[in-house]
Amino acid sequence: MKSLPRISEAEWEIMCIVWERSPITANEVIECLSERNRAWHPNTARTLLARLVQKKALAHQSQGRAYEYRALFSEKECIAQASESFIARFFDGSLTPMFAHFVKHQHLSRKELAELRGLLDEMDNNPNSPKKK
Amino acid sequence: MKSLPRISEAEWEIMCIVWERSPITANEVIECLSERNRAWHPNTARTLLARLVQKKALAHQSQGRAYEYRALFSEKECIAQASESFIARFFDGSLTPMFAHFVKHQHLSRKELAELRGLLDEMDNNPNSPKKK
DNA sequence: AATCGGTAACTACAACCGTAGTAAGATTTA
DNA sequence: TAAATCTTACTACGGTTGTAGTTACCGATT
Repeated sequence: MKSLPRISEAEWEIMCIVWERSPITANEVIECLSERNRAWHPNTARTLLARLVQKKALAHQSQGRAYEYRALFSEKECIAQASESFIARFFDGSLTPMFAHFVKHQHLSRKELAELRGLLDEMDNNPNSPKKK
Repeated sequence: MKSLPRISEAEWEIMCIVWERSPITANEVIECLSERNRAWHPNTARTLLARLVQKKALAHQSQGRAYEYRALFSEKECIAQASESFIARFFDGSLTPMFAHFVKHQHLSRKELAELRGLLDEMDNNPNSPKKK
């Protein structure tokens, strides 16, 4: 299991854009950022791109004058990893306390509760993973 | 709403101990750490304590020769905050995709599914917060 | 060919983090 | 009182992060 690089907060925003539009050039990333009101200095974005390449979260490939970037890990993988360490850190690694926390403290609407219940039903009827125990 | 200080990973472990045993001296923290196989160099722990005081996550109070530390924020508050930014960062701020992710990818056991369903039922019967919409 | 304009590479720098070593002040002990 | 000890305070140092300025290169334009 290849270990994912540690992606910082600002870097994460870059990753999101790359995932969305891969393959993508630095300029397109910058443009994309400014659209979503996250206007860094262009150099900042370029630095982040370079760092992501350095830490092997992205790869780039000359395409004419500029580089084209693409992600080396899927968003799913990264989210899964981040989630795991989040739970490890704040909920001692187990899911149910985490769920309990959110269900209790996050003021779920009826609709959200219903959706959530739907998810559970789905899992019961169509388990996509071998059940433990 | 007072904004919680940003607590780093290593600092978090200190906080946990303080929450558990507050008020507590540096030495007790160090001892506690070594018990839970997290043996930093004593100075490291002291530095972290000092930094936490500096960033106003802890307060200390001379008690005889040494300081007694106590938390300025509850664990609940801190977890809530961390959770919020976790969800903001990885699930665009909304809960259901987050739940969906975990339900789908984390291979929940039947028991966990049942527990979770129980939580939802509890919320339905005994909503502890005003329902939205 | 010399110049210009766009890219990427290198450099900078302060704050934060993990990890400690060292010094300085207070307290106990010889 | 001088020495040993405990505890906090200050200093250090390399790595990461957010943020960007500066430089060097390369293809396009004059």
